[in-house]
Amino acid sequence: MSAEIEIQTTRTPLSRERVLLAAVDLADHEGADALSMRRLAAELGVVPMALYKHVANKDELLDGMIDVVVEEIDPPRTDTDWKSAVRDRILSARRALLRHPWASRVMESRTRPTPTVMSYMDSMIQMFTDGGFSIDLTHHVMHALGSRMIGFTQELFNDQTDPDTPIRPEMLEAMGAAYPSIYRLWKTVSHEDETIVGPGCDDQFEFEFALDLMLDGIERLKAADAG
Amino acid sequence: MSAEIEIQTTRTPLSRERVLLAAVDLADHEGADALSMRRLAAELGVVPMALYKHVANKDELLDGMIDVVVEEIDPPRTDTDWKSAVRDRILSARRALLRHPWASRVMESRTRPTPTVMSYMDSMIQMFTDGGFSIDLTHHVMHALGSRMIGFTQELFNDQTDPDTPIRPEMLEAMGAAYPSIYRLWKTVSHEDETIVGPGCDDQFEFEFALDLMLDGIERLKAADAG
DNA sequence: ACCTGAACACCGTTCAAGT
DNA sequence: ACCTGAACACCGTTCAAGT
Repeated sequence: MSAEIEIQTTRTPLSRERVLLAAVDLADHEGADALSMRRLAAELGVVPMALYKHVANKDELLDGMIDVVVEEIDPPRTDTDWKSAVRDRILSARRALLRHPWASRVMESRTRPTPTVMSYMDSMIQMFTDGGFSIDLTHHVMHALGSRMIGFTQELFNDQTDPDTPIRPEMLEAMGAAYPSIYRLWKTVSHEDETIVGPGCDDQFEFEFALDLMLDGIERLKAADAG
Repeated sequence: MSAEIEIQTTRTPLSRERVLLAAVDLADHEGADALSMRRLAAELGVVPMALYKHVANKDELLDGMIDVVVEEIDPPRTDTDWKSAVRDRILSARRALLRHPWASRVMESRTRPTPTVMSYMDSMIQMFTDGGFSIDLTHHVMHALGSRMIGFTQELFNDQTDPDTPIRPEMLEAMGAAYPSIYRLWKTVSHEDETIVGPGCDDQFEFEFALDLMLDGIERLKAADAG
């Protein structure tokens, strides 16, 4: 009773959830680099040490932030075959990751999975075994999918070439001399989709291309395993 | 002439190469976290600011370190088909990465490829086009392989469960309750290869499994593309 | 002209002093 | 018992003063 009144009269008290959501919000808007304990405290109108009442240290904060993202991933569909269910869920994971651009980098920095991530992996394994996969094949398939399971692109560089800075012609010619194969590929690809200004690749297409390449291969392995 | 004598009489002067090799050595032995400009300077018996004569800043240092690793990857074999050549080269890249455990994490933190990395990608593209792939298919295949091209495992967590700390039975039972599918998978897998103590997975096997899954799929796409 | 010590503006976290 | 300001041990990098 008196607690409720206090919430209304004083500023909302800190809680682990409020700390995590503020951290996610800060990272969403200003990037992972802007996220420091001191900065987050300032954002919450609180002294830095106050955070340590709700998270043991920065690592635990980052783990909690990852959990927020992973919890946004849709649960498995149960009204379809394993392949569509896995595909849809991974695409849902990708959407969650795109909503929080810092998440993949932060996730890569973690060394141990949180319970939330473990649960996600657990249900992913179950999708395969429920779909008729042997334990052995499920094991290898989980390794093969790896971080793609949570929507990682695994591109070599997601450098997001700034669309504001146009490519200067002399740069292209220098590139053609130094990297003839990259140049030839770039020229062909950018000539194709005139819809897109500049040499942008269609990230969503490439993600699904790679995902389907894996899933088709996995389907074939399953058939071979059964036969 | 006099320069040569000077090298012998004074301590070896700094050079970009000496800085980079010392940085790689430091990261190899003490991990990427130990690598600070100040610590590296101390290791070289030099004042921190002396480093800035040879690298513009820490980002450039990290780029240079990545280059050292990428330059260790074998050139493409020319005496075999595209599939074996690509496979062998990626396995060579993986060996380079295993020699420098910090490299994958550092590489993930870079946003723009260095010329050395560009050259590697260029020659990788050429391996496909020389092997008879269309430009379009080469493009998609490069995206699909992604960071696996330089030997990345892309595991969700490469946590390297400390072999010194044995798994406690009560932990396993708790795990069985919370994550039944992971537990079942773990139990089956660890029971199989009695050769390995504990629940270790065979990283090399899983890497080649995933790589071959991709390469087989790619081969099939190529056949479909031609037909 | 070159080199470098001190300083700046940050970190995450500890700890003791204050309420 | 709780909270928090100051302090500690670091960062990467700037800059002015010294040779």
